Amino acid sequence: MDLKKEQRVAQLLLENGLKRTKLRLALLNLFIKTQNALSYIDLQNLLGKAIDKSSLYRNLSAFEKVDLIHSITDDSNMSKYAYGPSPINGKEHPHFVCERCKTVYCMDEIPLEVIEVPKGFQLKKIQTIIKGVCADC
Amino acid sequence: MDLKKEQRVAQLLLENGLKRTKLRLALLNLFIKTQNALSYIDLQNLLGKAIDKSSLYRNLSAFEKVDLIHSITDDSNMSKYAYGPSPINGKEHPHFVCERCKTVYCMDEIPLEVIEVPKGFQLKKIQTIIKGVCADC
DNA sequence: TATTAAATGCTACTTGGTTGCATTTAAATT
DNA sequence: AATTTAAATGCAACCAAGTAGCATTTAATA
Repeated sequence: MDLKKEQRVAQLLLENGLKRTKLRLALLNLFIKTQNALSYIDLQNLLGKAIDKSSLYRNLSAFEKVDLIHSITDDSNMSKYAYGPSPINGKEHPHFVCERCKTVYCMDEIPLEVIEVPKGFQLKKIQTIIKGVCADC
Repeated sequence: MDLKKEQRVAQLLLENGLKRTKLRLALLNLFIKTQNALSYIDLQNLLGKAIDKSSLYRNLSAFEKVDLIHSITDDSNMSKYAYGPSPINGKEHPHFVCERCKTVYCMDEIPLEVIEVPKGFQLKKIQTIIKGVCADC
């Protein structure tokens, strides 16, 4: 069954026109099993310090482009990435950033209201960041 | 009356325990008359290339600490600053980031609903970023 | 198995932001 | 008004996130 899971993940890559490489499998598996958003540093710690920076960033971009992951920017000025497509058009979920442990939670269960923008403006995407202290801190 | 305005701005600095310096006057005046959020680059262009980077950043931090300005982070990974205190607790306003011209609008007129976070979580601040195309583009 | 296009892994670079420190300046004191 | 002093400035060096170029390797296809 572990084997089957591996195949599903590989399949996910191929479906999106991405070659099945070691790094990509590790990365995608990590995103799938992690519910929180991860920064480059987090990924480096989880995947091993040896991973190459450029390759990692390139894969993050590639994953984001095909909506395997979405990125969030809190005020740490450091992009974080989480599994799943970037939510759009009234189906957004907020992200909770803990100011103590810096964990970024994807709060899928909290619905956000639909926002009306002024005439002339065209809304494409909404990102809501909640800052505070998380349940673990 | 221009004189009076200058005095008011100087007063604003003193009230917040900030010495009245040339740079601070220029900076605060600029924020007051600009409704949009400004990045370091914007500020440099508006105040003149000669301004010192450290002094500018230090003053941005100082202004933010006393709530003269608030900062926003869109996914350009570049902090932007706008006049006024950081909105809190159900009085937030969203920021609209134009993906063409990169302008960040403070949409004070759009109300945001109050969000409930899960038990154990403590909400302190909310930041909502709307991405799209602005009326000028 | 040979081919080929794409991914990797280096190194070097760019740039937003910070830090340390000597010099200058605004405001308080005499 | 002159002196004092604590803070702001300006400069240079630095740090770290993210990018770019390019030779080498590897996954998929024929």
